[in-house]
Amino acid sequence: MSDSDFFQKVYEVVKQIPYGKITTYGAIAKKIGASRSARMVGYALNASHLNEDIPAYRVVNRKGVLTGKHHFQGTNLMQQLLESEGIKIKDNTVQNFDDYFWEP
DNA sequence: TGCGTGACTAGCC
DNA sequence: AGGCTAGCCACGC
Repeated sequence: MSDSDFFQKVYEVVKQIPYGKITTYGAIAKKIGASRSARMVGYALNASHLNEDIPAYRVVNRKGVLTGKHHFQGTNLMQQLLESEGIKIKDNTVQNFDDYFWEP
């Protein structure tokens, strides 16, 4: 809570996502009191690659699409990580998204 | 200093 | 039902 609490709050919420679960930018934004700033959540996650403890791959857009997979190393790293947790993905979209959704 | 852009979402046409 | 616009805020050029 000092220079950039927004980013810090985003990081804390993302860290709390349990194994095998995913959430959305909007849910995080709403949790930290910036429901209309979902873009900033994505922006924060973009910067989170500097923080090893941030499982940003568990965050997708509201449709369950891996919109940010291009920001990960490789081409399908994000998908691989999610699949390794038991989440089915097809065409960059999480199957049974509502079943895996986790609200902070 | 100012405009454009972006890991988004909800609402309007 | 589907496409477009507007709102948010930080950062780069």
